Amino acid sequence: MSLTHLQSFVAVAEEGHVGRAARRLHLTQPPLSRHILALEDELGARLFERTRSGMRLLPAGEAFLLHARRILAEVDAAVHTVRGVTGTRSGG
Amino acid sequence: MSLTHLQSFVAVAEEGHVGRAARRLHLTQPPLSRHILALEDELGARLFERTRSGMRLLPAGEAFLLHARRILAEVDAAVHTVRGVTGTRSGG
DNA sequence: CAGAATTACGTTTCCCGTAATGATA
DNA sequence: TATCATTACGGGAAACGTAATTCTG
Repeated sequence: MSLTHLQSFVAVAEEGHVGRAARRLHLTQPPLSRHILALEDELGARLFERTRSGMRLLPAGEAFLLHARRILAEVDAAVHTVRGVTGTRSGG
Repeated sequence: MSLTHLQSFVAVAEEGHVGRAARRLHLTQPPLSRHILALEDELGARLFERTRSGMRLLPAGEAFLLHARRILAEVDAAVHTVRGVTGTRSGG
């Protein structure tokens, strides 16, 4: 499991489409597809249903999505907290 | 930033010692030291004070530690949630 | 054919561990 | 000298992208 995989998962969940999510992440389809497969393999559960038109979240995927978003938000918060403590600015 | 880096950070923070943390993580000192340096570089802030006897958390590091633990706990919760939804068990 | 995801394959990049180095008392 | 952390360096694994494949209608 990696943060990159989580970002990929969220993007695919929101786009419902590997190709579209890949463009959004500035990636090609194959690695993105592999991220999802690796995640499913690691979790031991299918997260998406593969339909003719794309990817649709399964119940396990919907549950996981909530956590994934929370983790990524926490990461963001962690960065901002450190910047706040040290007074570091983006541009300075 | 990676979950591995966060695990490394927490271990060093708790042990106050790169060598000891490395043993705990079944790793050697150099990669672990690099994890911390990469984290500090990415955050743009020093997280530890290097003392003669080891590593001591700075204020920014203490603030970051709270987030790091939370992120790792969330990851764990995410895994358990998926297992709960799908009924997957650890041993089978 | 058309459109979607996945697998195959080659290259590059990343990361670990051993060894060497720097710093402190 | 002794004990830390860090840097240098070489080899193996991981991950990307292009191209080929599979699946459905």
